[in-house]
Amino acid sequence: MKRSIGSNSSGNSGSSKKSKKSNQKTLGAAWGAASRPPSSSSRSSPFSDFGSYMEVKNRKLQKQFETEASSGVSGSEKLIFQGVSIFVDGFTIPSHQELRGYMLRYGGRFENYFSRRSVTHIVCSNLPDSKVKNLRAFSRGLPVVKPSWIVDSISSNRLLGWVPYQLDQLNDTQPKLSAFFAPRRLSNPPVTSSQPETGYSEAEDGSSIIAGDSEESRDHVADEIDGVYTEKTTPEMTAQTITHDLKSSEVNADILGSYDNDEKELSSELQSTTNLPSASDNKSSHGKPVAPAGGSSVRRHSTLEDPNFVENYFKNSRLHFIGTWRNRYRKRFHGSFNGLKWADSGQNTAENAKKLTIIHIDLDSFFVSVVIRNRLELQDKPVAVCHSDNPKGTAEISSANYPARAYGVKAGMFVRHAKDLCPQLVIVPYNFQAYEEVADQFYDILHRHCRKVQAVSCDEAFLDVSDLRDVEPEYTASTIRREIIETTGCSASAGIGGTMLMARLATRVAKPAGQFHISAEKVEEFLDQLAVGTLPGVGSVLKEKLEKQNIQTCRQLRLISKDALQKDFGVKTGEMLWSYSRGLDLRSVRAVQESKSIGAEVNWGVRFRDQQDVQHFLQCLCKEVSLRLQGCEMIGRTFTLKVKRRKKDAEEPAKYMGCGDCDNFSRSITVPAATDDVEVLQRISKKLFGSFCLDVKEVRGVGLQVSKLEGPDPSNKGSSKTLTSWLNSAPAYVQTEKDDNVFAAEVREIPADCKRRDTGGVSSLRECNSAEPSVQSDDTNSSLPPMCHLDMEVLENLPPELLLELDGTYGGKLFELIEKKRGKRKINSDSSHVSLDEPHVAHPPIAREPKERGIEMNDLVPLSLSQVDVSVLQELPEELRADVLGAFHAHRRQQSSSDAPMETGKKQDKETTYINDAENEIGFSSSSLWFGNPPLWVENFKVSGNSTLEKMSEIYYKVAQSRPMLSTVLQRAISEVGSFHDESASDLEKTVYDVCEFLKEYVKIKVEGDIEEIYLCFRLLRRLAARSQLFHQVCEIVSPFIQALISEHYGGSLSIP
DNA sequence: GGGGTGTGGTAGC
DNA sequence: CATCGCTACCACACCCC
Repeated sequence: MKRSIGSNSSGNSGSSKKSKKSNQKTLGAAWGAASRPPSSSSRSSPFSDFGSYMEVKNRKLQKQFETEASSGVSGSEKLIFQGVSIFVDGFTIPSHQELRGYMLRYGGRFENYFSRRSVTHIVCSNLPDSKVKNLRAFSRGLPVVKPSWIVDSISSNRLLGWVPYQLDQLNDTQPKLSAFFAPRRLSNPPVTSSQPETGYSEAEDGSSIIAGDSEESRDHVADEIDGVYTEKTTPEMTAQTITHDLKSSEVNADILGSYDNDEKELSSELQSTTNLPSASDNKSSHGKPVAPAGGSSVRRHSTLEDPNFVENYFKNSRLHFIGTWRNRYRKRFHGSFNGLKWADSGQNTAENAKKLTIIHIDLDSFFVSVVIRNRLELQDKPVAVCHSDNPKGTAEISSANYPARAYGVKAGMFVRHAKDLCPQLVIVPYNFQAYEEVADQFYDILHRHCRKVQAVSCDEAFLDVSDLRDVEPEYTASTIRREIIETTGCSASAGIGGTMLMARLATRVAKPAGQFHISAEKVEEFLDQLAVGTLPGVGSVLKEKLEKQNIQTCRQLRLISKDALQKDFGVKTGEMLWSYSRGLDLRSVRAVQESKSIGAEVNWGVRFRDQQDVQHFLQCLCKEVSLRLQGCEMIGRTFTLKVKRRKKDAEEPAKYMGCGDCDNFSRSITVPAATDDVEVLQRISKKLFGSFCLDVKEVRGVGLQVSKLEGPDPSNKGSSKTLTSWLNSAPAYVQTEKDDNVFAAEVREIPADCKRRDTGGVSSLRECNSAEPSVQSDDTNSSLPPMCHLDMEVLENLPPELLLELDGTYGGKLFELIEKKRGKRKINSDSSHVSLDEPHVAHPPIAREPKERGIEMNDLVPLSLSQVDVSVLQELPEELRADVLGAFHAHRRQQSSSDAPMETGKKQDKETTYINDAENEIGFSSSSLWFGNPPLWVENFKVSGNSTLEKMSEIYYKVAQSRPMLSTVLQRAISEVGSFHDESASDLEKTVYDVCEFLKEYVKIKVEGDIEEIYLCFRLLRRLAARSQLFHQVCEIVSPFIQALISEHYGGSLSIP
């Protein structure tokens, strides 16, 4: 299972090469997809029958959906989950992926990570009692419902009340919030027309592989296509067989037409098992309409072609799966096992190390075994797991079974190389969901037999069985191995020894499907001939170094003194080599610890044309990281950005879309306040990226990692500003410009006076005390106020990276000051509310606007938000809550005073509930640029000195005051387009830029809750574009942005006639 | 010697 | 047509005070 290093022919094997470590992450199926309650993991699951029923029902629904979609039924009734954002906990039927698909299709959202900010409902099937308690704390008042709520709502084509679907076990604690969760529907059909054909299937495509409906269902489909029920049923199939048959009897073959995923998987399996030549037309072969232009059916392989590249990427990445597995494990077993409280945790001291017995257990060729676990006919054939069967391809073999290994096929090898070695090699696709399930079964068994289990990986663990003195470890090991194969269909191997080291080395001998015990007396003999490269911790680099010293075996290694080793290889490494070569290992079996860093990286398919591509990518990456942080309920202070750049003379990588030979760069900053806020991450990562001053076309990989993690401190809420102070804060676009400015090399075209605003935050801060409103001051380095004049509240509410910058301006002394003052405050008051006080200094009109954790509004929050915000509200400190509610009311007044002269014919719904209004309000207020009355942009544009921007400001006052919507402004702009002055080329550029930012902000705000408005603006913009060069350019730039955002949120794109 | 950052190696498939 | 080269941790070198 080890990754073979340097098996690629291309450039990884050099010196700087190995670092494949960047961070990536997707909204990643892999994280949320995991945890499944132990009770449902066995084959005797009580859900078998129910599951088959649901399966059929789901398929019918899907079929129904496809039919309706293709017959042009307008989508409005379908957005039944508008405002609903679910988080799925544990194993469910339908699966996570299916539920996700439903939410996407019917207007809801699916969160891969739990966050009270964004989740409105927790969905779960059933829980063991032990978990109910956790969930109570976990859900914090959110409704916990059964998946049938989703399915039945779809059947009824409306959002059903969730109350009858509450999880029984939690009934008594369910909040009585029904009023807030009452079914809501858009009063009018949204104008988007193209969701099913385009974006959706694309999005779905990405998840299909994982979703990979458990292989049982795929087999099932295969059977159906054949029209024959083959004897796939193996003797060991039990409950699954029954399920299988039930399914078969109810599913009609014609449903297959709508089963893109299954078909794809199917044909790839058929292909692999029969070695047919590649059937590239597998989709159309069943008459499935191929998506029209824009081509969702086109596979997209790089950041250039797929706006959702990041998200989709991780869903299909094996390394991502492996890399994030521990987080899922941690989550699943959190609190269930008192792992951390093992009496004697900690290092073994010489004394207590005396009599340990450790078992190391490892599933054999995990990725392959799981996929073929129920396919007897493949067991003896050479089989490998790979994304592609193309015998000329550069897809990597992820895992090869033993027959394949006999041909030299190894993990990490290109498929073409593997096929050269073994032409009859059968390639099977990944099935990440099955890996998750088998890993869960595996750990259920281990935990049943042993209290001290240390998870190494999804398929590998250490057990400390020293306490089981009455039982021979061989017996324990063989019992466990037998249960594993009976339960999972996969074989396991076990090594037994007196240390973790020896147990692990023993497993190597034991594989495959065996076990081996290295007794204390045999240790030396065993190690004598052992190659140094075999020792854990000795990789290819260290091995090379050792071999250069002519050290190949542990016996040779033992001849070197500890001092010499430490001198040559470092203190720790030297010590490790010295000990391991003697079979000594003081580590002890311990529970998985809290993670110290969280990050995500992508080093495949990364290709950028320009700054905009980079921006978009970073945005996605940050979103991913932010969600991962939230998923772990962590916030962090140190942010490290890693970038890979093609080496100067590196040729095109051998691997398709690979990163090839690269130089690596990394840079980090640490800020005083921990955060998980996606916007802060974005600003920081953009800044860091800019600091590399790279040619973006040469970038081949990007990763963002967050460390110095803290648990979310509930008192942090106190440090957020009150809403009132937000109202006075500045337009985001000032910051945006600043952000862009860091790409000095890339944005030269931005006029100097525009860039200058970059320092606006600093200068305005400086000017707090002088009440000087200007942000245009040229020189930030002159006339800094003494630090003691800075207002601490203001400082603490600055975005971390601005603080950092300011700190730099003060020669690094600022942080010290803050720390000091903070410390004092802590002493003076043990209340966490200190920072809730109103700022002592009012924010100047154009103070930099901090985006705060603690204010529970950001772009990630689905506008469904009524629910979220209700729960959030309940948690807010009294004053803040009053603030928020005050704003709601203000907005309501504003809304109701306007008559919504919208051309869509959509009337402002007088019946809308209070919550609906509140929802709008939050959406509206979530960006400063569009916040306030008038919105801040109006004032900004008014004083911009730019005639076009000023004109727009004027228009606002003329027509939009009563209805502050962009569409109102654009509509008027069309009739007044003649009065927009032509601008010089350089002004034009800047103006285009400003207008784009202003539009983007708006779209971000509206995308979740008011797609009609976006549609309307889009159309108006197009009309403007036909009349104005400036708007033409704006339209060019903003359109892809809008479409990407729409696609991200709804899985489709806006179709504008 | 304590802290920071940047770089690299290793493990799992 | 291709394909999904991650993630977290640790150690070390070198810088600062």
